[in-house]
Amino acid sequence: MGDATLNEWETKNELASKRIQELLRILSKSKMLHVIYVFGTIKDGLRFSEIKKSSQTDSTTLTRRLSELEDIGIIERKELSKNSTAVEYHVTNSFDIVKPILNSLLHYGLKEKN
Amino acid sequence: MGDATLNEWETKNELASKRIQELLRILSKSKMLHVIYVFGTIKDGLRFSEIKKSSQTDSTTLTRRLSELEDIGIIERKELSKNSTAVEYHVTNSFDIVKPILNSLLHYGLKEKN
DNA sequence: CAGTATCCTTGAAGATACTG
DNA sequence: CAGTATCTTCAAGGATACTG
Repeated sequence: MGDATLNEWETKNELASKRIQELLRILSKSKMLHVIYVFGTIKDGLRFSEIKKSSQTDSTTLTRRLSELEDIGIIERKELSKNSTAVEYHVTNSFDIVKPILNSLLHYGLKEKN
Repeated sequence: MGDATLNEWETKNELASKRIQELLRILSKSKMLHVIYVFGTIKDGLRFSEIKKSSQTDSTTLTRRLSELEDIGIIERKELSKNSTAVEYHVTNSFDIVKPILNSLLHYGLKEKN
């Protein structure tokens, strides 16, 4: 952690702190990592039922997680056609910004304690 | 995110998932980032009162955050001498493992939406 | 100085049941 | 298929007061 960058964060950019806090709050929710990893690994353009199955999340929780990811602009919800129930979820460009964080977390997770 | 690594995480290493989840839960707690940044920026070997002042955290919350960081082995608490109230907090080697995550988060925070 | 104890309120999780 | 609604439970936060 470079001092300049941190000064920037701490004193100049209070907004950054808010965004980071918010992202952490959202990432730490139950099943969130599982849901994100489905987007990262399987493919783009996923159906609700596919995500549900792959992430092993129930409808209620999955709905919550998806709308939270939508809120911070990491995924997009698209109805495939009018008057149909078909829906697809896509990742956005912002998903790439989050990837390094997930990779770092992965390394942390796989590393043995000391 | 490479597929191999993810397979490893998802199917082989359930423990990693637990550790990541736990780390996220802890990092997302209130004032946690502020506390960690104090350790990252100021120096090693900090007094309770220094951390309290720099992070702008009240005693109750700071005590909670410090013991959580201690629990996951990121910092260590050292009493400076017997029968004194002086205490110092130090970062451990594990602190380095967390740094990349903090840097990634920082980049996310400083980046504009889209 | 470095905390602890207590209370109160809010927010998230998980289960179950229901729907156009 | 893709959700919504409701309810109960439990964890976390913040404020205030107290202590060796």
